[in-house]
Amino acid sequence: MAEHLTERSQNILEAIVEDYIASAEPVGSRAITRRHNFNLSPASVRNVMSDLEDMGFLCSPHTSAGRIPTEKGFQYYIDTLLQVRNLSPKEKQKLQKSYRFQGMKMEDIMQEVGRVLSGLSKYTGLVMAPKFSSTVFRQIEFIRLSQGRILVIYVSETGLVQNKIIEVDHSLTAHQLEQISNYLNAELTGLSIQEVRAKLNNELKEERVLYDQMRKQALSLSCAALQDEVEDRVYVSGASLMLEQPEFSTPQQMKRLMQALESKKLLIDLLDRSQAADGVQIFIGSDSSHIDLEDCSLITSNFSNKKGAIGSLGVIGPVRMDYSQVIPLVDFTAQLVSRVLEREIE
Amino acid sequence: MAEHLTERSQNILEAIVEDYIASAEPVGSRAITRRHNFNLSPASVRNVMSDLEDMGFLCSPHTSAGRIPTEKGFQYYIDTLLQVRNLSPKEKQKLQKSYRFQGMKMEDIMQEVGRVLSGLSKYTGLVMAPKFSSTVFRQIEFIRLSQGRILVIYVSETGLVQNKIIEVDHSLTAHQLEQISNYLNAELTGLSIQEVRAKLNNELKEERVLYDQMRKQALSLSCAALQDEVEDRVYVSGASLMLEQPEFSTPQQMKRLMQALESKKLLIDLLDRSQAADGVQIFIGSDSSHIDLEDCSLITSNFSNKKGAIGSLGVIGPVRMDYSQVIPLVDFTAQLVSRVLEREIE
DNA sequence: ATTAGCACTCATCTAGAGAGAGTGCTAACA
DNA sequence: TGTTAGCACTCTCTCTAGATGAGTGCTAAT
Repeated sequence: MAEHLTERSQNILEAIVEDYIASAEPVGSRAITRRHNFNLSPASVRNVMSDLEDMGFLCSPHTSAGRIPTEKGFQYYIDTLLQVRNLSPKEKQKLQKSYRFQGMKMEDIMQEVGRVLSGLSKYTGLVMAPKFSSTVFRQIEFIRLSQGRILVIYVSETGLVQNKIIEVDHSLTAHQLEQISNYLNAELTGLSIQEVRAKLNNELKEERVLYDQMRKQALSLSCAALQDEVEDRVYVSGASLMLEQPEFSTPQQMKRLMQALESKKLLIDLLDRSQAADGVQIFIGSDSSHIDLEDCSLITSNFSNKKGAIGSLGVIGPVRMDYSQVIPLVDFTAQLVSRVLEREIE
Repeated sequence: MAEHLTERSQNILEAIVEDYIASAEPVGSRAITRRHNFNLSPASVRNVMSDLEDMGFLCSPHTSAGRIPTEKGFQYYIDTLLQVRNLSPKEKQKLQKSYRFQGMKMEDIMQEVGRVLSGLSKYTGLVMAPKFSSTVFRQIEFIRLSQGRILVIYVSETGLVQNKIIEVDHSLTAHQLEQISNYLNAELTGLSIQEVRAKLNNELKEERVLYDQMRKQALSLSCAALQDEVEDRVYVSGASLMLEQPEFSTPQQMKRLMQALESKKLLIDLLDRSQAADGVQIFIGSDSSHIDLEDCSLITSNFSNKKGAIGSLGVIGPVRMDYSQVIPLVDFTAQLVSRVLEREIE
C-alpha cells in the first residue's frame, strides 16, 4: 500500500492535486509546467503522470483529457504531502469571534457551530450533539400534564435538557411525583445514563422493592423515561452550498446529494463512526461507505467535556475539497466547543 | 377582478388546469378534445383558449406550444372551480394512523407531522411549532449549573418545554433557587407569556419590591429567562422531493429552491402570515411575495389547543400542485394536531 | 356559431464539421 | 540514459443546418 514515490513524482502528484482542487478540471501536462517551476518539459511530466496512473494515483476521464487524482491519490496527498498549517493566534481569535455562544443552550450551540462551519468552509456543516446516554445524570423532574400523562424533564451535568412525555396507567399526585423525583435525584446523581439504566434494572429485579410502593413507582417511571430515546441529534447547515460545487452540477447529482444530506440516519452513522477515534478524521469518497456520498469527503473531529459527553462535528464537501483550509477549521472548532462545554459546568 | 366566464370557458379552463397539473406540460387544443368529451372541435377550443389568454388566465411559453395556466388561472381554478372533496371516514382513519404521536413530546410531534405531510403529499412538509410567547405559563424550574450560570426550564400548559441558560452576577444557592421558583410558580400559573412579561415588568417598577430580596431576584431572574427567545421553530421535511418536480429540473432552479427552503427566516415569515387568518389558506406563486419561491404554492392551516397556543403547518409544492389532494390533507392534519395537543392537557 | 383546412412558427432532435486540448509514441539530443 | 521536440491520434465540446412535429391563428365553408 505504502508505495514509494520519487521526489519528482511526489511533486507532480502534489501539483496535480492542488491544481485540481483549485479548478475542478482535469489537469494536463502542459498546465503543470506552466503553473509550477519544475524544470521539466510537458513530455517528461507526461511520463511521470503515466506512471502515477499505472500506480493508481491518477486516472483520466477519457484519452484526451488531463488527469484527475483518484481517491487513492487524494489519500496519499493527505497522508504524506499535505502540510496542515496551524492557525495563527490571530486566525484563532478571529475564528473564535465568529462563534457567539453567549448564553446559549446546547441545541443553539450545536446549530450555531454548524452554521459557522458551513459559512467559513463554504461546504456543508455537520454537528452531532452528544448522545444523551453518554451524559451524566444530574436531575430529573416530573410534571403532571393530565390524567395519566407525565412530562419528564431530565437534565445532564452539562446542562443538556431532554424531555419526554410518558403515559402511566395509574394516576399520581403532584406530591407523589415530587417524592419520586426527590428520591431519584438523591439516588442517581453523578451516574452516567448507562449506569443509571443498569441500576434501575437491577433494583427493579430485587423483590423487596415491590413492597415499597413509592420506590417501585419511582423506578418504573424513570425506566420509562429513559427508555429508547431515539434522538435526532444531527444538525446540517448549508446543504445548498454544495450545489455550487461543479461535481454536483447535474440535476441527478444534485438530487442524490440532497437526498443523502436529508437522511439523518446516514449522517448519524457516519458521525458515530467518527466518534470511535480521536482527533481529526478524514473520510474520503467511498470510504464513507455510502454510495450516495461517493463524491464527498468528510472531515470530522470530536468534542467533549471532562464528564465525557461526546459529540462530533465536521464538514462535508466534495472529495476535491480544500483540505488545508478545512482541517484546521474543524480541528480548532472542536477544541473550542469542548472548551465552551467545559466552561458550562466548570 | 371577478370576471365572468361562460360555462364553456370554465369547463375548458378547468380541463387545462387539470391536464397541466397532471402532465406539467403545456396543453394544446387537440389534447383537450381528445381527453375530455366536450362536443367541440379543436378549433373551437382554440377560440376559447385565445379568449382566456386575453383575459390573463392562460399564457403560452411560445407561439407553437400549448397553453399553461397563469397564476391568475390557478387562482380562479382554486376559488371557483375546484371542489375539495371531503375525506371519507375511512380515509380519515387511514391518515390518522399514519401519525404515531404516542408518547411524543412537542418537538417530536412537529417533526413527525412534517414527515407525514411530506410523505403523503410528495411535496415538502412545513410545520411551525407554537410560538412560545403565545403559550400559557405552567411551571418554571431553575437549576444551578455553575457559579453564575443557571439553567432555566420553563414548561407551558401544553407541555412545551423551553430551556435557556442565563448568566447572573450574584451566585444563588439551590435553596434560594427553589424558593424563587416556588414563588414564581405560585404567582404566574395560568397567565400567558405576554401577561407574565407585563406582570413582571410592572412589579419590578414598584418600589416596595426592592425591599424584598427574594422577590426581586425572582423577578429579575424570570425576566432574563423569558427575554428575547429567538426560536427556530420551523421544521422542513422532504425538501429533496421537490427536486423530482419538473419545474425544478434545471440546476439553477434547484439551487434557488434549496436555498429558499434552507432559509428558515423566509419560511417563518410565510407561516407567520398564515397565522393571521383562519382555516386553510393558499398562497399561489408570487403571492408568497418571495422571489425565490415564485414557482411554489403554499397550502397552510393553523392548529391550536384551547389555551390558544397557535402553530401552523402546511405543504409547499410547485404552483402546479395537486390542490385537490393536498388541501384536505393539510386541513385534516391541522385538526388532528389540534386534537392531539388538546388531549395533552385535557 | 362551428369547423375543416392550411400556412406558419418555434422548440427539439439529429448528424456532421471543426476546433481545441491532451495524450502516447518515436526519434533525436545532451 | 534521462529528457525533449515533433507529430499523429483520440476524444469532447460547440456550432450549424436540416428535419420533425406539435400547436397555433386565420380564413373560408358549413
